Amino acid sequence: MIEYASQPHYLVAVDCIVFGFDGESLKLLLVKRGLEPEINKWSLIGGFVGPEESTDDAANRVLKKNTGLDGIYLEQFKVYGQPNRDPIERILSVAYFALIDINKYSAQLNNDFQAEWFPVNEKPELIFDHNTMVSDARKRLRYKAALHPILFELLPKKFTLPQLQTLFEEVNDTKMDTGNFNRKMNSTGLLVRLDEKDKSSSKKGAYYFKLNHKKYRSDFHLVLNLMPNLRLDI
Amino acid sequence: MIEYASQPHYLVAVDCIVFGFDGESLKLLLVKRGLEPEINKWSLIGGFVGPEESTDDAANRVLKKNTGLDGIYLEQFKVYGQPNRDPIERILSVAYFALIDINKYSAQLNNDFQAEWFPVNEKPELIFDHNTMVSDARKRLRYKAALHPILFELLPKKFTLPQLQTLFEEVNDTKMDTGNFNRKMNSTGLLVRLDEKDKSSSKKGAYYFKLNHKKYRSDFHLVLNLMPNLRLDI
DNA sequence: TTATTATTAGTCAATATGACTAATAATAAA
DNA sequence: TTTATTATTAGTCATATTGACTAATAATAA
Repeated sequence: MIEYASQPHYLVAVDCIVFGFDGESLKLLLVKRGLEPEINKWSLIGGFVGPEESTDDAANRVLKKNTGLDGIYLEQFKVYGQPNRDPIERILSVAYFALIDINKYSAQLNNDFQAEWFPVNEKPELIFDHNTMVSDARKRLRYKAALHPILFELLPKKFTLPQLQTLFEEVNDTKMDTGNFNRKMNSTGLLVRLDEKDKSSSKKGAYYFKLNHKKYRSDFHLVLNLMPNLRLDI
Repeated sequence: MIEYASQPHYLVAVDCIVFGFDGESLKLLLVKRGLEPEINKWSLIGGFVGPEESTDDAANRVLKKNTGLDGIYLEQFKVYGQPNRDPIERILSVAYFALIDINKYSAQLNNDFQAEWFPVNEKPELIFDHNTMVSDARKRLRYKAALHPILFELLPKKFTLPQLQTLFEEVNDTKMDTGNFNRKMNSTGLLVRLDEKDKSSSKKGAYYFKLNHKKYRSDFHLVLNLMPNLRLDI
């Protein structure tokens, strides 16, 4: 008869792949690791799961500590359970990806935790299997964004269509036709055009839009097939 | 300074939601639990993760033991990490969904492990949070099947279009137009029609098809938007 | 021979798509 | 003041896809 007591116990951690978008490129929030082994090397934001908290709780706690933000969009996407992924002792890591409006992020915390934003395509080497985690998280983000309008979580309240298109292109690593993109976005009914224009990047200026929150909540699944030539590996 | 030694350690298990299809309804393979607490109650196929194996290894081992099958389609989809989900001691469970050709399943093992197939809509109450796991797995299967042709894993080598349609309808809990379904399926290039017919369920008989395996592997992502009115909650 | 019926194929109006061109609005240059 | 410039926005159009529907088919049973 199998009994609990005789079974092995393991350390369990959470690791968060934090995405941000500054209007130009998709970014990743990384920290200098604060414990041995591999201390002071670049790593994902993470920590051990405490005895009284769920893994979701742990991810939120760790994010709050490192970004100062509550209510971040967070989604568990994979457990990394190779026996030898940590050189010291077996640790299972539950990986989450997080989407945050980069403008809300308070840079003061930067110093405290030595956190830093990197363009996803120019990230440094990370410890352990964190590079794989980032790669998997990017695929998952693409996958999810193909079916759900989650990318708005990365944008400020007011955003322009060109900004939105750039974000889609960054996430999907592709280029799309502007006219067709605008037509499709407008047809979703998710956007509300404001009277104000953003003239920082053109003479004509681009209208600001905001999310139609009612539609966003009720039709969370409506953005299917927004991407042409969808390529999903997960 | 945080050190590994001072951190709490937990039991880690895997649980498998095993789907099958008998031509009529989507089914679930359940077992009578063999250890306390809740011994002899219906439960998902599962087990503890051993010290030398990954969670994927553990899931495959547990499936092999309970079904006799190797090489089952298996996909990790969520970790259940609530501190109190097991009444005796904290156990984190890594949940997998599995798709098997129900005809390959050897019923002999049925007795050894008291395993039994249930239509998903008529399953008994399960222990702990296993009911939630099944519900989540069904959503995830629907989600995945919307983008990838994985449902073929549930069918025998030779199958008919009406069978395939019934499977799609079962998984998505909907009805679809037969003509349009056939047109769309044929247009994927994934199917090869055989000369043989299945006459068991009609006078005219329905042509058998087989998978175009080359196409299946190379275009694993091409079945996007096969479902009308897609509703995905994950 | 005829009626039956699941299966398969075909029709068609409406909509969506991808590639493309034209118009617009404001600025900067002449 | 006029003109050139350019990102943004809107419009065109041939083609493909969709959903709802009807018709033809093949074998059996009456």
